Amino acid sequence: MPELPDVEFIKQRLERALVGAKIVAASSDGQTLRGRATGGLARALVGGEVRAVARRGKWLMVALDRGRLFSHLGMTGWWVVRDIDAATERFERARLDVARGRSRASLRYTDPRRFGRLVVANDEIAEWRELGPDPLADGIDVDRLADRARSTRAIKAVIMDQAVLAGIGNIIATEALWRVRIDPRAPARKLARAEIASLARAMKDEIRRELATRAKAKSDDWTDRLAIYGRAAEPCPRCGAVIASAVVGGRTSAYCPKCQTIGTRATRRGGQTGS
DNA sequence: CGGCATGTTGCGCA
DNA sequence: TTGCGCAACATGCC
Repeated sequence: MPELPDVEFIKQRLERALVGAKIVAASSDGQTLRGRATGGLARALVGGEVRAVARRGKWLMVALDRGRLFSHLGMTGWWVVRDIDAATERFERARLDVARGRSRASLRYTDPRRFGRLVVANDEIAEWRELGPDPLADGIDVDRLADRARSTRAIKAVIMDQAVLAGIGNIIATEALWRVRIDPRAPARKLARAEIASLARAMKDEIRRELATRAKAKSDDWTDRLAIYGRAAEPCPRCGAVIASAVVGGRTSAYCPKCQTIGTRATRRGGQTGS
């Protein structure tokens, strides 16, 4: 599930469970632990105390009094908090056992597909450092985005570039572009500044909407109501045309060929859309 | 069985 | 230099 709202949700969960806690045990299956970790999770983390948990885009960072743990959820990664003696989770790849005062807890990292990453480092890793501004934490600077959009690249590829905006994934990009009627394949440079501005707003709105869904949910299995993501061949909720699908920047992109044409078939003046 | 998947990275090529 | 297509990663699910 992990896009920005999911990672933010997990960040808050880790923050509640970890800040001020001491790591008393840590382990991983090794396959998930890549990057600069050489001594394994345990050697690097046990004995450390958690100062803070941060998120930037889809990356999480657990800052300890010594060193840091970076976590990326990939496609199917997730963290849950369990009792210290709880059974191993299905697809559990790593765990952190912590103590805070007299209470104990065990954080389990699950990831069936193993695309996620856990990296221990002393300083910020390049993947974290090179991320662009976070739409939720930093907002979206329309001037900067418009500047990055002076390109022939498809607009969808631009907003999903983690160095342009950190945390926009396929779902948010697909939904936001549909909201503001911009064709995901549109060369970014074809968009007017006002269109970039409305896209920025739509992305923030979608992030907040999805975050609210998570905050309200009783358990981890909520369902986002999405307008067109994953709905190719269904009718467009806005105009009823059949939703199409294209591959943009290597990712499947649902779009409405009739009402989502800004940047590819938008007209000059008069507000008519081509058909 | 085949096809698809919310992400990232690297390579070859135009 | 820029950007694109494609494959790979490892596995579940429909």
